[in-house]
Amino acid sequence: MSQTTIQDVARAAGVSVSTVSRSFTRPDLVSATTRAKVLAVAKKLDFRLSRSAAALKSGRSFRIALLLPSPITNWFNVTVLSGLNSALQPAGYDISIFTIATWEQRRSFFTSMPVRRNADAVILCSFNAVPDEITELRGVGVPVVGINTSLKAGLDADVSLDDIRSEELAVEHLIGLGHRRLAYFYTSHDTPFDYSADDRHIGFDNAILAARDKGLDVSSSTIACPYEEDPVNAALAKLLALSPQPTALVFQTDDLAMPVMLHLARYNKRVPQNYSVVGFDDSTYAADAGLTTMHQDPADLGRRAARLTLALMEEREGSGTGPEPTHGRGRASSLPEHGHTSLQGRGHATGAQETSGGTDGSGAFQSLVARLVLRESTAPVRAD
Amino acid sequence: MSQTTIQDVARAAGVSVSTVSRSFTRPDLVSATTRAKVLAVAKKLDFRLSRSAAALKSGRSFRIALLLPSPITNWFNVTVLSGLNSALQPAGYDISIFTIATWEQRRSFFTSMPVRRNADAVILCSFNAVPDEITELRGVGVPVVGINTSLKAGLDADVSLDDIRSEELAVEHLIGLGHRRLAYFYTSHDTPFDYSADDRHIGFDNAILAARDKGLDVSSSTIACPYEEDPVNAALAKLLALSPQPTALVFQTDDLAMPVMLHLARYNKRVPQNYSVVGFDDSTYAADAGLTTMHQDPADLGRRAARLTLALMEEREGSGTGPEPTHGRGRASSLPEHGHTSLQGRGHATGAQETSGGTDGSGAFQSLVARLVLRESTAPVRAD
DNA sequence: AAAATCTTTGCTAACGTTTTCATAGAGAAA
DNA sequence: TTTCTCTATGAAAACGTTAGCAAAGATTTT
Repeated sequence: MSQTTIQDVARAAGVSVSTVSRSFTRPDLVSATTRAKVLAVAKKLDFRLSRSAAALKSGRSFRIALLLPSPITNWFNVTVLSGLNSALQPAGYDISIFTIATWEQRRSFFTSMPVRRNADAVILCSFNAVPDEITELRGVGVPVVGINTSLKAGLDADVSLDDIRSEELAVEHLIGLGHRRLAYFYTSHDTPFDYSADDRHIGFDNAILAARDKGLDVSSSTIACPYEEDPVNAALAKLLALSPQPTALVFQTDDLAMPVMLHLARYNKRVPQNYSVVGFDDSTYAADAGLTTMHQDPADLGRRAARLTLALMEEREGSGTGPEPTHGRGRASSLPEHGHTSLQGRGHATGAQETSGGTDGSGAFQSLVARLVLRESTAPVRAD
Repeated sequence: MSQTTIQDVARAAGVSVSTVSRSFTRPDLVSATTRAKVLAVAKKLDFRLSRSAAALKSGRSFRIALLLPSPITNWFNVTVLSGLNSALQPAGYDISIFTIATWEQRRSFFTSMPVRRNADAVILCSFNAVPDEITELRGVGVPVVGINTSLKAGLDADVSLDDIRSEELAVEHLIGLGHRRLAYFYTSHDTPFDYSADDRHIGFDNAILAARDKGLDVSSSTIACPYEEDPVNAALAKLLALSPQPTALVFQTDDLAMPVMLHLARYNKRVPQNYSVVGFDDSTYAADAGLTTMHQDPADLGRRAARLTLALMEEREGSGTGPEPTHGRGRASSLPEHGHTSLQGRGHATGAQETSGGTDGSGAFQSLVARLVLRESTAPVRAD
């Protein structure tokens, strides 16, 4: 009934519990022969460290809280989660997912603060936290890391897409194709929790203004599509009501662009003959739908954020212990359950070039730019 | 630096630590006045129970392992996860996600068995475990619950979609529309980890045979689309090579059906004029794409599985303690962190009717049937 | 009024690790 | 050889809860 404990292993291997413990968590402190013996015995007894006990004694919880402003089922959210989990799970950490999509949930979360004492780090994903909330989160005494946050003040690290610059690139592409009447579609929310809408909008406007500065006669419309009440039909209705009609449509997300494109056929509008369309994200079906879009790699964001988080936790762990003011990497002391950890992996920026960053490549504040992917949904404006 | 402990609260409230502990986890054992006092003090001190300590002493880990045969980013997987988390997180449980997509990962998982001693339950989602592996999992001594499993022997509970019956309904619809030449498309994998392909295929064949038994002259083809090497193009190529051409296409998943539909236009094939198309899942863009499909609700599967899991854990907890052979629900003793638990909620089977089940509605083995959703991609066969 | 039962509380011993401190050898420096 | 520095190990004290047992009142039954 009761599971094998470290005691059993110690007894069977003829060593002390300390040695068994060290064989797993601090291999460098145990002689190779002893360790081999311990590991062999442990394997035979089918022993595994109890995360709970380790957590209690070491003061860590081996849980990392992930705060989301929107359902986990969103393409972006789940892809980030996937990246996070691929790096965090092998390092022995679980992810506690908190979806905070309503004011009620938000109030409940920040008053009850279930994270306090039960998470070793907090990761904000696209979460538009206000300064007070960040202060509150800092109060739990663990690293706070952001992914795609607008407000970075108070965070210990952050990796974000440069939405402004990325959306500028999208618009520049369309203007380069000769388009002069553009429309920007974005999903508006009752709750201002979700981040990214604002910056992409800014990027859109920036690019329009820049074109005008160059003397081009560019006009633009901005179309809000309320998330809570059929954004797709709102987009279609508002689009068709525009006069004169735009020739190029810029969407805040593929998730909005694709259904609109799919419905356009019913109104006898074709892409790219009637409209050139640019999305954002390069999400699941974008390639199949032939949608020109800005490619980003949320799994990479997740992996990067995970690495930063692991490094921060180590650092904090190391500094708290001894009176050593060394600023280098602390000693690794995570549970090497299965899989490898390798925090300082080569920063492979798949599909998005790094634009800025901290001092070095593994800076605590990283910014990436999306990459334009050309497909069939954009074409030069028709001569008429 | 150090957080408030149960001791501090006990001291400040003038009661024993036991009473504080009970105020949180066994409220029924504490007088209302005492509990109110304790809770007030706890709130003032900003105290929260340490999951780690509770876990160690109580022998639970407050973690539930989720085994997936495919990336969490899959529509089905993430929607199940969403349902699971919505029920499990408020009950104080975190979900440890294990993605097991290769033989290597599978071997690694089942040999190192990181779940042992570190999870209070194991949930298999679409995971095609073999009997030996189920035995292995049972060996960790916690409930093993399945979602969409083919092999239910050895599981403590399971909630699955009746893929056979559901796919039969899809085919019956097409035959009812007059179609007589049908093709079934499915995604084939190098690894046989993922479940559902087989049963849907059986359902397809069943319906074809049933139609023939009724004297209808129905013919069918079966088309494998290798996941690892561009399944969409494989589907298109093999479809166009068929002669005579089928009039109705049945896809194992929307994820396969939709890209194929999107590409069909390039070959001057229209839906439903040239082909009637039926998908399966009713996933994200199906409605926008006008795809007739079998609607299922994986979030509901997740919630159901979560409820069953919670009930099983309670039961096991209850029976282990005293020598009481009572088989009824044990007493609830989860951490009431934030949110409500209400395990025996009304079984709202959104979008899928329950067909069978255990003895009662909350039976440990539940089977649901998907619901046909009619959209523009199917039409009566053309008279020719 | 005594006895029996129920309710509420406190005391205390774990739960299974990690980590500090101490110690015994093994080499290295003297 | 003696002393010093490392390295490898063990002993033992926590970490912050939970839960079994006991006891003191409160309430009910006899």
